[in-house]
Amino acid sequence: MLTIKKVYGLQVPIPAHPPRPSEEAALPRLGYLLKHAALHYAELTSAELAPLGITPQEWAALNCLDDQPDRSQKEVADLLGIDRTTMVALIDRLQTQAWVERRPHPADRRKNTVTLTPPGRAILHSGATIIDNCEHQFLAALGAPAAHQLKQALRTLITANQSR
Amino acid sequence: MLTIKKVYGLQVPIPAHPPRPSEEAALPRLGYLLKHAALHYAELTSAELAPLGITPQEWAALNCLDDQPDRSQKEVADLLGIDRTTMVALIDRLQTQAWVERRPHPADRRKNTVTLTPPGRAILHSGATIIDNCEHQFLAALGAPAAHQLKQALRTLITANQSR
DNA sequence: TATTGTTATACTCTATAACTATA
DNA sequence: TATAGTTATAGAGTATAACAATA
Repeated sequence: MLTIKKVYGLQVPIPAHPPRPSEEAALPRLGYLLKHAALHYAELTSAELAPLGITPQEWAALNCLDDQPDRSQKEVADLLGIDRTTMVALIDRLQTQAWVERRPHPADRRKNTVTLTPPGRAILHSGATIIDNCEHQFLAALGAPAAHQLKQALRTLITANQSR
Repeated sequence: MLTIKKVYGLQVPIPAHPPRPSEEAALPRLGYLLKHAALHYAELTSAELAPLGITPQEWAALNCLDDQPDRSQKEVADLLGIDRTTMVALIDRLQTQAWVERRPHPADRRKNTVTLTPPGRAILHSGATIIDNCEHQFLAALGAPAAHQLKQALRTLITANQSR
């Protein structure tokens, strides 16, 4: 049984004998497919990043800080889709590892800027290699064109269903 | 901000200006795509089923019981990917609504069989219509062939990454 | 010995409410 | 008045441990 927790309810029973990819009929429902693909992939990345002592979410936070430095906590929270109250503890953990620093925002003293440290940047880059590997490994069962189409289709769906 | 909780950490920052589907470069990472597609879809189904007083997970449990009646609690738990201890409360809720009945298993007195009642079957079928609608609506931004390819690709990935 | 259902308990991830400082 | 960071708290969804009944 999968050990990743707290992902939303299944939409469909798991067939006792999962249909082979070549079969046309009886595709499981979309909710089952999306949830389980996300679940398996989260497990993979979580396990692969574990030796670095970082979770996928923490790595994602570092990644936000890399592509545009000195974001506020609130900005990072919005990018990750979590509340600013939840962000506090996340940044606390990153700061404990000395991967980021909090500094008062020069122009707005309500804000903290969050900045990558050199060790933070190192972890980010090690993590990026691992994440890239995970993606390649996970998508290996599809050909490269199908993998690309999958990603494009997912992006289309996310954009089209944004408001929900 | 999405209200569905407890789905695993993001893999990637959300671009401030999400790329248009026509752009080739800078597709978000797989983890972000899978998580957010699953998240948006779970929100949709959850909202659409709410008037029936049933969650996607509860509906999925009823659905398991429909395609093969008189399963044990443990069997349903395994199909849903949750622990048998978690199943107890789920079945409790379904039983409170009089959608299922627990009966001692005739051949193995350690087990309960869980059986759909007529009202349970009615809710299951109303829910199925809603779920089918959700799927159609959610996939509307893709053409029918692309939607089918997406589902097939997801099934392939789940099968290929089963062990994780 | 192993399995099923059950209860008690605890963990993880997240949000809401309320506070302080600042805008 | 509104916003950023913070703290305390609560809730949802889940699992682990331990027990009784049964295999």
